Amino acid sequence: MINSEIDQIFDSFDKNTIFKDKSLLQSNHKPEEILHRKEQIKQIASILAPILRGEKTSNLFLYGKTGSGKTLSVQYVQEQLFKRAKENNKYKLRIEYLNCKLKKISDTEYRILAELIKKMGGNVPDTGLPTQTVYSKFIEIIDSERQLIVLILDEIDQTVKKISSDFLYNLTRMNSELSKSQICIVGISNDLTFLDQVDPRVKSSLSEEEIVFPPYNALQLKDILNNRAKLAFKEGIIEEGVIEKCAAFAAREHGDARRALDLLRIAGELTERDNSKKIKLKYIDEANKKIERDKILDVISTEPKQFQLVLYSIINLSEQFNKEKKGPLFTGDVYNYYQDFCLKNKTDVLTQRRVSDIIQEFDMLGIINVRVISKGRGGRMREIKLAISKSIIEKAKEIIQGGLEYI
DNA sequence: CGAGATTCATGTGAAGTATACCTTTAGGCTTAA
DNA sequence: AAGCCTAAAGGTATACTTCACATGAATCTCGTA
Repeated sequence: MINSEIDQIFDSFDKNTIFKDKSLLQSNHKPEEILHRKEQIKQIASILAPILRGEKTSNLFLYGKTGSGKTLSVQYVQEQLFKRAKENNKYKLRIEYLNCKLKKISDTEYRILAELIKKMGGNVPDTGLPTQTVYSKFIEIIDSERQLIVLILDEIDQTVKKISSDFLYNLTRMNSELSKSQICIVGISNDLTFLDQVDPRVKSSLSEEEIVFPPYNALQLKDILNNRAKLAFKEGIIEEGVIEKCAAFAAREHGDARRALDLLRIAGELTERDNSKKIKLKYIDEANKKIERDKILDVISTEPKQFQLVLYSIINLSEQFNKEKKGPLFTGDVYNYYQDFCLKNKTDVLTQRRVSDIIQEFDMLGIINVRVISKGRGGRMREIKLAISKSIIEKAKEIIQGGLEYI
């Protein structure tokens, strides 16, 4: 009986599918034609062109919010370069792309280098080696044969915020330690003010060239969406105004094209699940919520246990405070609650110092909002507010509870 | 009454500790000549 | 004797703790009007 139900689900999935080719809407899809980014692509190409003659190029820096086509454009140029380089392969060309924001990687200089080495075919242990050794190993691998290397470091602003800019300084200086090879760095940053915080020495050598990617406006987003939707969905399946709404939503989010495509794809998936024949406007709203929720929940669920405990304390306390109409939450309240909670769970209790840092990290993640205030003689503390909506909070609680034996 | 000192409760930086893991090295054992 | 394995020694990164000092405005204190 269960089987027949499952069959039914599969059947309706089979019949009713509204996608022609869903992969076109997935965020890792590379379209053949990149709309509204011709200018930037041309610039990148002209800056990187000397590579084809085996010359070192200027370091390059790309600015622009998420989903403004930076990564796509670079990768496009990268492919073209490879194509050309194959034809006249006088020099070996390697282009490595690394997204520094990925979890596990972004935390430390060590991990980034380790990841780079792994990409270059080397191998380093997760821990135990001196950073300097890892660094030399990296140089060794690069310098093992005559080659040109382009390192594309996506979202390095995240990294530099966590580590110091020494890391970048080392990278920019690397050329002087290489004898056979040459290296060229393409940095990508979401934060326009990023370079202002960086050491001037690094700044001058890293951003020899800069290209700004302005956000897409609603019209451009519409273009892009239309272009992909044509191929991704079956015909006549999209209701009037759906594309426009997607574009509008994404335009509000600083013109994030990736977001726009995600919206459309998830709206499609929701439609499919609903056995509906057309993608209606309401699905976009739902998709929007779902994206937001999934993003946050994903972050929360991958957070270490102690972080989850702290977050759980914050959630519970702020619910309690809301009910009792007490004012905002402060560090002390959270810590006390957390302490009790840990004791009940027979978990180790971290010091206030550490919890203070954890709270700060949650602020960085955007899960809570934090403000340091001084209450005069009442002391100085952080005022803590949850920055996520109620439905997400409920889910988050479930996730955290799931990972605990005792609540 | 008002300027400066005090005070509170925590922020924050620096240094130290525990743990997990890595490489190197030396000693012991096995193996092949 | 050469080769291999193992365990100890010596080293690092990371997450956390400990210690100590920094903050910043409400409140207190005390000299002055």
